[in-house]
Amino acid sequence: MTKAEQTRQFIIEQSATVFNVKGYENTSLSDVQKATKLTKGAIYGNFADKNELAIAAYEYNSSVIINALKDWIGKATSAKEALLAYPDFYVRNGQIVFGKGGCPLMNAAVEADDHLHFMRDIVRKSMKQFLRLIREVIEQGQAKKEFKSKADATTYAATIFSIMEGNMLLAKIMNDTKYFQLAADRIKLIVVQELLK
Amino acid sequence: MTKAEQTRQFIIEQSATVFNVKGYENTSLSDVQKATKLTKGAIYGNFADKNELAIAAYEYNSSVIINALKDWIGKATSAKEALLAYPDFYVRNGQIVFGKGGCPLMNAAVEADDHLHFMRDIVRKSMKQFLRLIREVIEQGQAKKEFKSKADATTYAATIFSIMEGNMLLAKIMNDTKYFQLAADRIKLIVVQELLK
DNA sequence: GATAAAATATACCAATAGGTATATTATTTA
DNA sequence: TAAATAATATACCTATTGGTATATTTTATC
Repeated sequence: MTKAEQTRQFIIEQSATVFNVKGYENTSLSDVQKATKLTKGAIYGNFADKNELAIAAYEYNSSVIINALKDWIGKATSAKEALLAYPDFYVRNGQIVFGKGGCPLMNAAVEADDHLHFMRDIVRKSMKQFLRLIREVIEQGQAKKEFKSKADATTYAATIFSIMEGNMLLAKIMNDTKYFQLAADRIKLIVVQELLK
Repeated sequence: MTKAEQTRQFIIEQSATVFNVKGYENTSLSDVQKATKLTKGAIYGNFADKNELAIAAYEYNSSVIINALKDWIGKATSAKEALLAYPDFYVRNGQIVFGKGGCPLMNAAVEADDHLHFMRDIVRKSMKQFLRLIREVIEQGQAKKEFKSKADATTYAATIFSIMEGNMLLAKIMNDTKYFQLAADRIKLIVVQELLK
C-alpha cells in the first residue's frame, strides 16, 4: 500500500462516521478536514471531489455492517442462530450504534432515494447484498431441513430486515433501546413459528 | 386570517414537499423562494429564521399523515378495519407518497436524531402521537371485545408501525411498491393471528 | 381617495461552500 | 546524498449560504 493509498483509507475511515451522522450532503469539506486533521490538498489529492469521498465513506460504512453480519452468520451453528444473531447484535450494542449515527443503510437510503442520485444505485446495491445474505441463511436452513421448505426466503428476508430497520428508526429517535428487543422478539417469533420445522 | 397569516401558510404548504424531499438542512432559502415564487422579504417577514420555517414545514408534513390516519380510523367500522386501513393506504397510494419524498416521520427522524437537535423533540412528539393513535385503536378493539385483552397495545402499536416503516424504507430505495403489500400482509397476519379473538 | 400601517421586494452583508493552482514538504530512486 | 517524483499544505477563486436594512408596494382605515 503506497502512502497515498494509506492516506486515502485514513480519510475514509476518519470521515465515515461524520458522513453517517451529519448526512452525506450536509457533511462539508471542513468537517472532513476536522475529522482527519488534514488539509484540502491531501483530501483532493486522493479524491476527485466530495461525491467520490462520500461514496467511499458510504461503502466503508455499509461494508462494516455487512461484514459484521457475515461474521455472525459464519459463527452460527444453525440457521436459526444465524438469523437471531442479527437482531441480538443490536440488543447488545444498540448504544454504540447510536453513537455512530445509526444504520448507514437506512441513513443513506433516506438521503439518496429521491434527491442524492449519485448515491442511489450504490445504496441499492448494498441493500440487495444485505437482503441476499439473510435470504441465503434461510435457504441454507431449508436445504438442511432445519426450516420449512415452502417458506419464501426472499419474502422472509425482506420482512426480517424491515422489522429490524423499523424498530431501529424508533429506537434512534426515541433514544430507547427497548425497540431493539422488540425487533428481536418479533423476529424470533417469526423464525420459531413460521420458519422452524 | 390576515394577509401575513395567509402568506405564512402558503409558504409552509409550498415548501413542505421540498423540505421532505431534500431534507430540512439541505433545503436552502433559494429552494423556498423557487417553491413559493416569493422573495426573502416575504419569507423572513413571516418566519424568524430558516429553522422556524423548517419546523413549521415538518409539522405540516407530519400533520398531513397523522390526519389521514385519523380519517381512516374514523371511517372504519371495526378495529381490525382501522388497523388494516393504515398499510392499505400505502398499497394504494405508494407511488404518490414516493413523489412527495416518502414518510415525513422517517425522513425527519433520520435527519434529526443525532444532529438536527432543534427538530428532534418535535419529531419525537409526532412519532408518539402516531404510535398513540395506533395504540388507541387496539385498546378500543380490546374494550369492544373484538381484540384479545391480554395483548399489550403499546407493543403491538410499535410493531405495526415498525413493519410499515421498515418496508417503506425498502419500497423507497428499491423503487418497488411490492414492499407495501408485504407490510400489509404481515400486519394483517398479526391482527388476525394475535389480536383478533 | 388620501393616509397610515402592514407586507413584500431589493440590494446588500459576512461566512462558508466546493474546488483549483501553486508552493512546499516527504518520499523514493539513482 | 542528490535529483526526481509523489504527496501534502497554502492561498486563493467564485458561487451560494443564511440573514438584514431599507426601499417599495400593497392593504386596510378614515
